Amino acid sequence: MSASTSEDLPGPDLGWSLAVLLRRWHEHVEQALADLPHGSRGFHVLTTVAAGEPPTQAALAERLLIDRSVMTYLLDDLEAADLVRRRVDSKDRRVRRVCPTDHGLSVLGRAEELVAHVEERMLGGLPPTQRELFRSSAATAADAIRLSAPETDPCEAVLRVVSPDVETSRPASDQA
Amino acid sequence: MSASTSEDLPGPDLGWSLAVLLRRWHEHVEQALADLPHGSRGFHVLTTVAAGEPPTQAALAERLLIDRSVMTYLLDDLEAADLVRRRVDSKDRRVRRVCPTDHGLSVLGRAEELVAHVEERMLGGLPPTQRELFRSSAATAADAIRLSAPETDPCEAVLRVVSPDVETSRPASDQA
DNA sequence: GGACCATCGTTTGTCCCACAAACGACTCAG
DNA sequence: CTGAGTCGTTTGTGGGACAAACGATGGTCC
Repeated sequence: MSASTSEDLPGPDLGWSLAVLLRRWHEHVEQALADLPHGSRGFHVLTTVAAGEPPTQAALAERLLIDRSVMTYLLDDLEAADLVRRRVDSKDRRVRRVCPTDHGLSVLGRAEELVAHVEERMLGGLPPTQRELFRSSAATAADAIRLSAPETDPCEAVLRVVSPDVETSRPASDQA
Repeated sequence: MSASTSEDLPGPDLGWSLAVLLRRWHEHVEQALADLPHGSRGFHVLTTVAAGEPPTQAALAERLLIDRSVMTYLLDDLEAADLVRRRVDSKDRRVRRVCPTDHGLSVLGRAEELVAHVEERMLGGLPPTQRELFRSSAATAADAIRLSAPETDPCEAVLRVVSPDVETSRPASDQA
């Protein structure tokens, strides 16, 4: 239990490392894709839209972990830039299917190159062998999480920060 | 593919993978550390403060990539919870050095366990061998980036999204 | 010693963005 | 036709980050 069952857990720095990496990724990509309506966001949307069947906005939002209301103005801008188009589904007129325009596809192509370069640069600290492995590992882990944990109850344990009344010359008066 | 420069660049999914991973990390950690004043933020601060010499707020902020003004109320709350203390540096009275309290250290200890567990769970999709490698790779890459790129000019290339006036039956009237 | 400029931490103000809720359009079951 | 449910949009609100201004302190130059 608490005493950590013999497992010599590695330092919990993963989150921090990921945060740093992702932050840099953002900075660079956001800059490279400054012309794209919503930067990295728009890029992800475009990528998803371009792959496979034209998804509905709801599906898109769910897959990209974005709120539907956000997706609305996101697509508004992408559409204004002629990168995607909303088409009413003939089967279900409530639904809008989002498909890329030719322009969108060509832009996406260039964007992908740029992003790939940025990413490759980001992994500069790693020997080339590890880079690909890292990439694939990240993808694998992310996929596993996406599937396994739409709402995997993480209620494993919760930290208790005992109380503010410590030896700080605070007898036990406590709250009002 | 569009391919371009001979290099068979891997798909630019790294950013997305990292985003997914980091998001889950946040969700779970934020929940596990709900009692901690600023959740994962507070955790990182605590971790940094507990390691090595008591840093100044400025140093802390820089290391954690946080704005100084943010650091202020962040520490306010951590201090209110008796997890850290601000001590005026005797050499330079402008400076406040942040050091952990005993309570802070014990809380940090438990928090580290919880976080480590969350992280280990997050990597559930990876074979155990890859997990550690992934961790260390992430750490290495992140470190490299932190050092190399405080402001590494990323002005490598920028995407040009040509123009909104396309074949969309928009002759050239354009705005207003 | 005094004037000047830089730094540290705090405060204030502002802006942006995600999320919640209400709404109209539409579908489907009865 | 009525009622419940879904999809996409709009609107309102709140949180959080960043910018700038401020007091406090320190260092420098004369």
